[in-house]
This record gives sequence, C-alpha cells and structure tokens, in this order.
Amino acid sequence: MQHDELHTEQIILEAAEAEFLEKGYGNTKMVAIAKRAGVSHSMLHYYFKTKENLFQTIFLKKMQSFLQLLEGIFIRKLPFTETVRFIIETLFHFAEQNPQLPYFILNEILLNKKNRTLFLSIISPKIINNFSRLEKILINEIKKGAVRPIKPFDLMLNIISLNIFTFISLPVWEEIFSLRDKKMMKKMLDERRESNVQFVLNALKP
Amino acid sequence: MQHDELHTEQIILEAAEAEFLEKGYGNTKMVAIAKRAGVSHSMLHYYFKTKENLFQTIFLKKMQSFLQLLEGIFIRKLPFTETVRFIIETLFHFAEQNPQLPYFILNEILLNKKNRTLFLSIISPKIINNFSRLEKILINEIKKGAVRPIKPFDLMLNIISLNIFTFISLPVWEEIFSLRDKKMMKKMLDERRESNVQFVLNALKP
DNA sequence: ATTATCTATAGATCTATAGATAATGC
DNA sequence: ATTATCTATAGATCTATAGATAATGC
Repeated sequence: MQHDELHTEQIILEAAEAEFLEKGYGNTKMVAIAKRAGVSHSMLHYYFKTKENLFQTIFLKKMQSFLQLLEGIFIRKLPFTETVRFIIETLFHFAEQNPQLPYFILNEILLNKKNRTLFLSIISPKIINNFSRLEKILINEIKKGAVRPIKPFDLMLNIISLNIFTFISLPVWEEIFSLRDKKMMKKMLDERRESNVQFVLNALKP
Repeated sequence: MQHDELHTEQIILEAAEAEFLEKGYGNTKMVAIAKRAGVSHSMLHYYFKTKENLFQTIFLKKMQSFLQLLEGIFIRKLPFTETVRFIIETLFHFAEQNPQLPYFILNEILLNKKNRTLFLSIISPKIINNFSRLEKILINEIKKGAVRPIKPFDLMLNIISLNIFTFISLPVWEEIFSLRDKKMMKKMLDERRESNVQFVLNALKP
C-alpha cells in the first residue's frame, strides 16, 4: 500500500482545497473533505494532524500563487500607459484563472487576525519595493502633465477594486443574467476587462 | 418579570447582530450571542426558536436598511454629473455608517444560495426601475457627446466596486497604516470619497 | 394563570485518536 | 518492521428542549 501515499495525500489536498475555497475555514468539515476525497477521515489526520494544519497548507499554497502574480505584475519596463494596462490585464487574467481565490483570501484574512498578519507579513515586502517604483513613475507622469494628479495608493486601490470585486460578485451576476453558458461568460469577462482598462486610462487623463 | 420582555428580546437582537456581522452565520455560536447579551442561551430559543430564525431576523433587517439606501440613491433629479456624484457620495456615506454591512451581506449571499435568491428577489424590483432611468440619462449624455461611451452596467458596477471594496478591505488598511485614530480614519475616508468621485467623473469625460 | 428566566441535559455534529488489519520491504 | 488504511469511539462543542422556579396580573 505504500505506493499510494503520494496519491492519497494529493487527493486529500485537492478535496480540501475545493472545500475550503467554496465554504471557508469555519464552514468546512473534515468529514466532508474526506467524503469528497473518497477516503476515511482519519486519513486527513494521518497526513496533516489537524484541520488547522491542513488549512495552513492550502492557505500558504494559495498565497504562493498570489505572490507569483505580484512578481509578474511589476516586472515589465513599459511606458506608463502600457504599464497600467499590463497591471490591469494581468490582475484580471489571474482572477479569471482563479475565480474563487480573491474571495477566499479576503474572507480568511478578514475573519482571522492571525491569517491577516501572516498574509501581510508575506505580501508587504514584495509590495513595498514594486509599489514605490510605480509611485515614482506616476509622480513623474503627473509632473510632466501627462496624467491627472492622483495619489498612488488611490490608483492602486482603484485598480484592485475594479478587477477583484468583479470576480467576488460574479456568482451574483451569474444568477441575475443566467450566465450558465461558458461562452457567454467568457465574452462578458473579455468585455469587462477591456472596459476596466479604458475606464482607468480615461480616469487618468489630465 | 413581564416588563423585561421587550428589553431582553432587544438585547438579544443587538448581541446577535454584532456577532453575525463580525463572524458570519457559520462562525457565530448561539452560546456566544447569549454570553454577549448576558442572558441564558435558552432565552434565544425562547424568543426566536432557532438559530436560522434569529439570523433571518437580522438579515432581513439589514436588507431593509440596504433597500432604504436604494430608495434614496436615485430620487433626486439632478444634472448627470451631479447625479453621479450624488450616487457615489450616498453609497460611500452609507458604507461609512455601516462599515460591516457590505461584507456581511456579500458573505451571506455568496455562501448561501437561499440567501442569494432572497436578496435578489427583494432587491431586483427596486433596482430595475431606477436603473433603467439612469440608463436612459446616460445614453442621452453619450449621444450628446458629453460622456464617453460606456455600458450602463459597467458604470454601475464600477461605482459599486470602488466604494464597496474600500470598506470591505478596510480592516487590511487599518492594519497596514495603523489607523487606530478615529480622526485619521475620518480624514482618510473623506479623501477617499472625493478621490472616487473625481476618478469616476474623469473616467466619463469624452 | 401566565410569562420570563435559569439549570440541566438530550441529541447531533465535529475533531481527533486508538487500535486492528492488510500490504509492502527487508 | 514499517506504512497505509479502516472502524470504532472518545471528547468537545453546539443547537435545542424539558422542567423547575420566580415574578407579575387577575
């Protein structure tokens, strides 16, 4: 039975990820994860000791993919307008590929102060450098008169709000517009992404 | 002891509201509500039968105040620019007065399909009329060339995103910027509100 | 007699573990 | 001998109720 170890551990992780992302920590039950994984629930404790532990594994993994996004979002050295477009499109694309992630992370860091502190301690160092670089470029553009005066923090929060909130509230729009069709959904999201880019770029015109 | 009825029921409601808004349905425990209210937890069942029932009372009450916001947000007949400003400021002010509410309602309608359907069935009729009126005004402004072409839904979702997400993510900014001081917080929010107005108005310029 | 309140506890559910069993590796 | 897995169950927690008690109104 030894060859099954990796396999079992893996399907537990996948089931746990699905459950935690759907329902959040408090509403997720170990028995439900076990059922979804198709193993006895004692297996979860065999591999991960406690629920808290299993959750941490998932949460850290998800923060990791969030970090990768942050790495990628600032790297390119493009003209200002293109930088803004690139940030929005990258953020939007990430959320599209991981539609449950924004709400999951938000939910856990809002409900649990420990998670919030952990999240911030991991995210902050990555943010600070990149953000201050963006800040410089922005201030420079404003000085040149190419961009309307706006606080860097406001611009950043606006971009995050416009893109993340679209996905957080997606289940509501799905219900309102009966977006059962994947094709329809894709079209709606493509339009929404471009709308966000245009909205922000226009808002920045002097 | 009869004269205490209203009083006890009231303090239970207040405690329940505080707990549900802080932690959400699943993470709120009846014993915790009872403790907060300073009564025996059997009192909660005496007045409200079940947890589900107590929650519904709170949820409906909160949707009611949300409905009142919707009533107020569209009434004024103002020039387009002033209408947009009024909508943003009213929405922002409401969220400022009820900082936990956006996340609470969002959370419950995302996690529970029954709540979502209930929410939509109550909200929709109020929205549809007002929204189609705003739609007409917007299309007219676009025709006149006074406003850049944008889909009414996008504009609406953008306004909601920019204002609601500010408050949903507030606990994070509080921790990052150590906004313990109420005065500092107020100043930050005042600036944020005006920034949102300017951002949207500028984004709408042709 | 009715109403409000508390204590005690039933019954359900959930996390976690003990102990038995089966399979593989030495 | 070690590892993986299951069943059974302990122990904690949570919702809900039964039944006793005290206070007020008739």
